[in-house]
Amino acid sequence: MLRQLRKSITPKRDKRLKPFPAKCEKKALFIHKRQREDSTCMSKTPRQKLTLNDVARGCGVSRATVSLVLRGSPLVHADTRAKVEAEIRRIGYIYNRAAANLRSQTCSSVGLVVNDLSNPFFAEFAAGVDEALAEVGYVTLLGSTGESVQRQQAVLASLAEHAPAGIILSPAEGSDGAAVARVVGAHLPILVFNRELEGDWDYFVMDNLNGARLATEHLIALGHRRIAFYGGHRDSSSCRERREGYRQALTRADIKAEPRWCIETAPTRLEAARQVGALFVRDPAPTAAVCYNDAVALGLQLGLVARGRHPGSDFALVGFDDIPEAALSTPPLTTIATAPRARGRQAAERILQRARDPSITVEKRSFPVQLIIRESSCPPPEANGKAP
Amino acid sequence: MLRQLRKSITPKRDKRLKPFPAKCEKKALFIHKRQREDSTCMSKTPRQKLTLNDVARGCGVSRATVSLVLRGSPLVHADTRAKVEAEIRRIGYIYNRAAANLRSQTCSSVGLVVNDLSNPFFAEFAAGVDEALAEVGYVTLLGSTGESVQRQQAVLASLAEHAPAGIILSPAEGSDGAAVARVVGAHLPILVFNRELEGDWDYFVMDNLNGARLATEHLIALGHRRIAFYGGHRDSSSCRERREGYRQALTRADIKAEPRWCIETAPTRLEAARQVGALFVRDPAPTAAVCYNDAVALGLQLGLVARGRHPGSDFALVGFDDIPEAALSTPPLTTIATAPRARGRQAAERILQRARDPSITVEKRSFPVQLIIRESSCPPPEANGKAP
DNA sequence: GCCAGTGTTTAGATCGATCCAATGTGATGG
DNA sequence: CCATCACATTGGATCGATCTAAACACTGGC
Repeated sequence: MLRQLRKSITPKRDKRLKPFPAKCEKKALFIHKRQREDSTCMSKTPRQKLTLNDVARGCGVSRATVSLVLRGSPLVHADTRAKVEAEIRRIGYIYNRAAANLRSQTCSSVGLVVNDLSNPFFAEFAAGVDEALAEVGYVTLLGSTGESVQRQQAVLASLAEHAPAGIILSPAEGSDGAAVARVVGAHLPILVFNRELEGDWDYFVMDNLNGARLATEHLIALGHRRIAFYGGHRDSSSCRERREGYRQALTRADIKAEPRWCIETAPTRLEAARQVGALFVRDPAPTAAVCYNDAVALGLQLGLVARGRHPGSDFALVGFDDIPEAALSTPPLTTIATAPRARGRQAAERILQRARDPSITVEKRSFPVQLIIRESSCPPPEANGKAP
Repeated sequence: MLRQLRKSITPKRDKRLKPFPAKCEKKALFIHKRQREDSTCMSKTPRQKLTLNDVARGCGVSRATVSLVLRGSPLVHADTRAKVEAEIRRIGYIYNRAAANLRSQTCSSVGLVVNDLSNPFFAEFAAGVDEALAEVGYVTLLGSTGESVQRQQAVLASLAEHAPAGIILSPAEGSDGAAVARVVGAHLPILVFNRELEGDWDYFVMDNLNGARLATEHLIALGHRRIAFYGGHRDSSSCRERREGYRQALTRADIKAEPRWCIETAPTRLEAARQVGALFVRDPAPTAAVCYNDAVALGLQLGLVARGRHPGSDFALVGFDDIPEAALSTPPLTTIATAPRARGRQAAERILQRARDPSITVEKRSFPVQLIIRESSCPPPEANGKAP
């Protein structure tokens, strides 16, 4: 009797551990209800997750058979299949892929970690990744870092816990490859996109160097000699590569690069617009600029207009990325197209390939880019072009 | 002996069922290897998923204790906790949240289905959703429909199988609420965003009607009398609402709405630019336009320029959404700001709230919007404003 | 009637975690 | 010495699916 008393008290004494963030309350209730229902053999109309067991019971076959039907196995008899499929539709059964993946040691998701989706370059890239994954029945686990290494670690840890087939990562500036490896575990494939990251991983990047070289050569061919490199963070790998391409083009054309014409800004419109003055502190000023990316180029256009200049007629500029608004600015922006959506598709394909066979050798790919000539890149004004 | 022979043969006779799309090949191999390793008691250095069991064995406690440590339970002794945590770090154990969720009937993800991320409005919205979810340790399952009802069904089905806490859905045009309900199952909460969908779900939408009314009233206050409504699909709910707001403003100002000034286009820049002619087929032509959204407004600007007109000085226009490039176009676009990122955060919070307590009553919310006045909305040119 | 072979179905173990009830251990108090 | 209690730990069942090996039902051949 005393024993009984304890028994009935103990569950209530339960401290309602706070470790379980919040979800636990509901869950406890849920299980409780479920058990009651099972014991009273109620019909399953109320809120209740349906399982493969319910389907099996409902049409008098075993779980295993239902499982085979679900996976379209040729082993099951056509009549049985029809019966099971009818029952599935009738009760509105929803497959639980997490449970299936647990048993079969497969996975059906890929993580995608980018800086921020509001950057149209990454939004396009993400759209490409998601498209390609959806086509083969995978889902995309999204994560954004906001360019914070700390958040990136948290996001990667969270994604890794969902056991994706791999992670496509465009690392935040200042990322540490070893730290990334630690937080995702040793055996999760990673594809690094767009920025360098120390480690033995697949690496897809735009051909920044040649892109910037093309842009610079285009301006040189138009007759420019005083060409600036405008914007971007000095220590970002993509900016370094683009600046190097710019420098190579100048060198090949026997033009001396003026260090004061390499102007660093945050890679945003606003910052780029603010720094325009730096181009004109001393004569002779540049007549053209290769910009770190389109955002910077658009900002520079704004800044130029604000100073009473006319981009596209008395100052030439070239962007990088070909974001959608590049074609729509005034003047339309000459730029380097990178086709981020197609890159997203390729990244997705690659990570799935590696998930299938982790032994394939890592691939460091640099994707060709294309010069898109619009109206922002004009020849230099004669007066300036010839005079000192 | 014969028995043995069969035994060793049967596994090879296995028909390698094709039903399992592709992943199965690897998995079979994987398990095989795993068993070998276990039986030979090798140290666990090679590619091998580590489980809570490995941690427990490694530091001489039970699975249950390790589990408690992982969840930060106050029940475990500090020394034990330290020992377990050290072991976890040492072997590089990664928590398997799917397994945990299966047992505890919780979930840790939310689905997000949008038309296309390359639309900056949705990209911002998605960024907001992801931000808010990441803060509480959830991950975002991404899906995009490309405005195809069919793909939407496939994407929803795929997401539902991952048992998310709920799905935030911006339905493709022409979606059928009943079909959506069928494919996600009866008990998965859905939050409908931005477009109407038949069904008993939470529904978050911009205050399209008042936004368009504000825009129209602004143009009227500037002195315009001949105002067009430009762009958008006639049958999309958001377009209907915006057109209604436009009509109300005209009515209140005692202006008769000219049906021929309601021009339908696909909601893209390109289509909007192509249709500009429709505004000027007959005199008197409108002097201003309320546009379905910013994309359409930017397209209209382009089209006007191509026809030798000057948006912002001889033609006024107002957009809708306040996408980033609105501020940067020439002239900068007067528009209606909708703060999609903040809406994303709110949607995420709401879906989590409903997941915690499915009994809360559904909420149909219309979010206030804000008129942002820039330079595209000019007064009417005197000549046109007073004549005919 | 027995055996082999094919086609179909199934019971029971299992994936990696959590939950529950129970157990072991001291400390305390009568 | 026993009962009580708090603290710490644990074995075994369990979540919803898959996997394996075995069972079952036929058919046909000898």
